[in-house]
Amino acid sequence: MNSHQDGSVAQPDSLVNADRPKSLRVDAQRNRARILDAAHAVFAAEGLSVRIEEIARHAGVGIGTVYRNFPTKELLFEAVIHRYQQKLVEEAESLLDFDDPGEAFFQYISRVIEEGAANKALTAAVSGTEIDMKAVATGISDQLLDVLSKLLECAQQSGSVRADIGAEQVKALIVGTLLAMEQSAGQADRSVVIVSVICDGLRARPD
Amino acid sequence: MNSHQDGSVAQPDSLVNADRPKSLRVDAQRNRARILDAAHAVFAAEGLSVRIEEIARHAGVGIGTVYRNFPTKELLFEAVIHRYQQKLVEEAESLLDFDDPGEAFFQYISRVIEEGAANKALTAAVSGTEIDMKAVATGISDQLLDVLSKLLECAQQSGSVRADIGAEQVKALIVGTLLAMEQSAGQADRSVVIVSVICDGLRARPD
Amino acid sequence: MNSHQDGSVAQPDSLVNADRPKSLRVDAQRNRARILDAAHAVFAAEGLSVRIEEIARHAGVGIGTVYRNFPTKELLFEAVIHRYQQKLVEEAESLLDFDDPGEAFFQYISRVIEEGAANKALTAAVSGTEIDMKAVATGISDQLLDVLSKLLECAQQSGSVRADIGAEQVKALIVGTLLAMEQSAGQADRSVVIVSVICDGLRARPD
Amino acid sequence: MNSHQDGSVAQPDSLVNADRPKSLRVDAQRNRARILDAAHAVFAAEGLSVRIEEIARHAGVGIGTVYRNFPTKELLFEAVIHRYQQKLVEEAESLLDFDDPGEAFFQYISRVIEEGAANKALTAAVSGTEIDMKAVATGISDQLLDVLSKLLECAQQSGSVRADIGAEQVKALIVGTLLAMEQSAGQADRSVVIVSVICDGLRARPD
DNA sequence: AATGAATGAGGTTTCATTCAT
DNA sequence: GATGAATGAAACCTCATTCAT
Repeated sequence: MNSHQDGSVAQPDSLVNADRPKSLRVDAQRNRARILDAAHAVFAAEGLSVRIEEIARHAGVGIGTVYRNFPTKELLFEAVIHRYQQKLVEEAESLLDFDDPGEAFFQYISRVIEEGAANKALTAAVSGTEIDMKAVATGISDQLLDVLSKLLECAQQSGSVRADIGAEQVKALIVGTLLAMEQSAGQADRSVVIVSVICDGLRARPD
Repeated sequence: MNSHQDGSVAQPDSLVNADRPKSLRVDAQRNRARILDAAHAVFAAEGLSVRIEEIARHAGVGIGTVYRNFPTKELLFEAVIHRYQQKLVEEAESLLDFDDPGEAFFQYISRVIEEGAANKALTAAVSGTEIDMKAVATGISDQLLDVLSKLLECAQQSGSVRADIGAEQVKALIVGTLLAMEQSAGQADRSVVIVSVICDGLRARPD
Repeated sequence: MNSHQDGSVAQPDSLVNADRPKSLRVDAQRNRARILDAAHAVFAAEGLSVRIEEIARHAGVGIGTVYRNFPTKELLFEAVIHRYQQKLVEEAESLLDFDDPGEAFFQYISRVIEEGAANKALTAAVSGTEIDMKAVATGISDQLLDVLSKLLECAQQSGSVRADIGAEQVKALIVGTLLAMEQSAGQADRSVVIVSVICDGLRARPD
Repeated sequence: MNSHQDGSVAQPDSLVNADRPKSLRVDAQRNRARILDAAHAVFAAEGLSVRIEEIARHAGVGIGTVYRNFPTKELLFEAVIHRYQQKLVEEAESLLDFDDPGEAFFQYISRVIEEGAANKALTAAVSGTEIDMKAVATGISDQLLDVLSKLLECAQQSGSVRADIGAEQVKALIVGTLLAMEQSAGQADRSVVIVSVICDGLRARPD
């Protein structure tokens, strides 16, 4: 449905507008997006323990503005995760129509990991690392689990992926790899080997 | 309930003393050991964010005593982790004498993962997660890398492990799995499959 | 639900205007009245600690409009209370013409208590409770004292009220009752007995 | 049972002590008492909205110490009320053995009010004025209500107090009067008349 | 040497008030 | 004139660390 979520999506204003009636809200949306971006960056760089004030400063707004948009640090974190996961889910959906289900599955894993390796930032959020906010992260990643399940099932039925593994474990492998990469900065280029290991390990054995 | 928890061992020192000549120092040593045990258990169970007071209570001593022995929370964590390092190294060394270097390598990976799966402290240390204490974490991380390198090289020379991977990447796989497991608590039993995937993926291909 | 709540009355102004010559000013006045009504209702129900935003919402206007009309929370409160003062004075004056000065006095006490029983704003104003806005409260408090004095003197001269009491003490009795009632919400109906006790106690003794 | 409550009660230490084993706790108790005293004074003077820091400063301790003793502002308030009510309850109990139940009842009212008039400070607390913390105050005053009920029932059975009133209303009258007196500083001397009014109003009518 | 009470900087969150649109 | 987003001072509370006993 191409719904308007959190991030800054195309404003249909410019299409229909003769006059400029609701210009205020544009600023607010820009601020909201800025805050999300800042939170994304700062959480990634410093961990979940950063002060909200730090995020506000990075976003160029006052503390109060952060709280107007996200009444709780936890909710801000949730929103950041949500935005990130959206990407992952969308990519998975685009692969569901693929001819070869095995190829779709392996491509998905590769893409997500390689993208995450470059992105680095939010993997911590996706995984729910760092105590306290685990509940949030857990709840949210259900969506990711759903699409993963579909891809996995198809791939397993087509005989390209070992049958003794579930979506939970595949997610663990992905998330784990993303997390691991976040630690070792600057080695993103070697992610190819890791992806290869994981994919090989997931492949169904001929015998 | 005053039992020795995780990995620590009883000091036989106290058995031999009939009279009380330097009992003070013995007491102090006992306290130090108790604090380490408690820290071990509590860090493992709750993560690095526990209050020092909690550890003191578990150890059955006052906060002050904890601070006399470990002037900083970070130093206490360091001491706890130090014991892991030794375990890791010892396990690796005992495996180096193994007949089958491939088997040794795979066993090591399995052990480290299974051990760390239920241990937040170890995961934090190995992965370097949870800011602040990075220095400490780096130490153990490097140790793991060292022993891993040795085991890996042997296994690769024996032809059981694919040649296109380095110790860094193997470590990333281990760390990733540990981090991933931390979030899905209670499902540690399924870690077997994940370990299996990783090991299969690491195995050298016949062709 | 856009009904006129507590004590405010509809402005018949707006009925006469067919054309829209100075409609702006009329709108502004309507807004001011609505804000006062809302403040009245909300202050009475929730006490002085409500957020300005809450009042604005009840009034159906933006926060900014509240502030344009009443530059300070305190001034808004003052304006709300001002209406009470007038009511108090008017009621007292209408009772001064009464035949029986004793009856007038007792009726006044009853009315003030019953009216204030369900009205936190009035109680706060009369009693001077809830710091900060003391200046305001002093104003209404003094007004009450004035009218009370007149009614009391007449009643004492007519021999229906004991001579050994002053307006200050009568006010204390009223305020006390109001404050006491504020805590036992929902039992306002029993205020009748309390009023009865106070009136009986104030009555002049036959001997 | 002369139990050890909150305030500073006689330390039995000085009776039995040969050596001085538990001297530390004495300091802590002194601090706790100091904090309660400070809270008492500051709450009374400035209302419930004072910062905890202010109370800490008055008590001559750090904020943390206040929070160690009373983990919440609400709990501190509760403790202050509790200490105050204890006095009221004890006095009521001492009057229960009186010969003349009517006299006992009226004396109680007089005493409590006159004492409160001099004390001034905590009446606000007893009554639960000032929004937020009402729940606390309400729950606590049950004890007071109990003893009051007993005194009242006896007095009503002996025919000295009007039958149409309940303990709740009597409490309201007492509390109300105390609250009212708190407002008008320096007029405590006139409390006699008010007490007289209330007692007269409560007396059973001859007809 | 051991204890745990005290400390206070630092973090989250609220809300009266301002100001750009 | 109206709007409501933005602001930031100030309040509450936590917890690593110190220090008197």
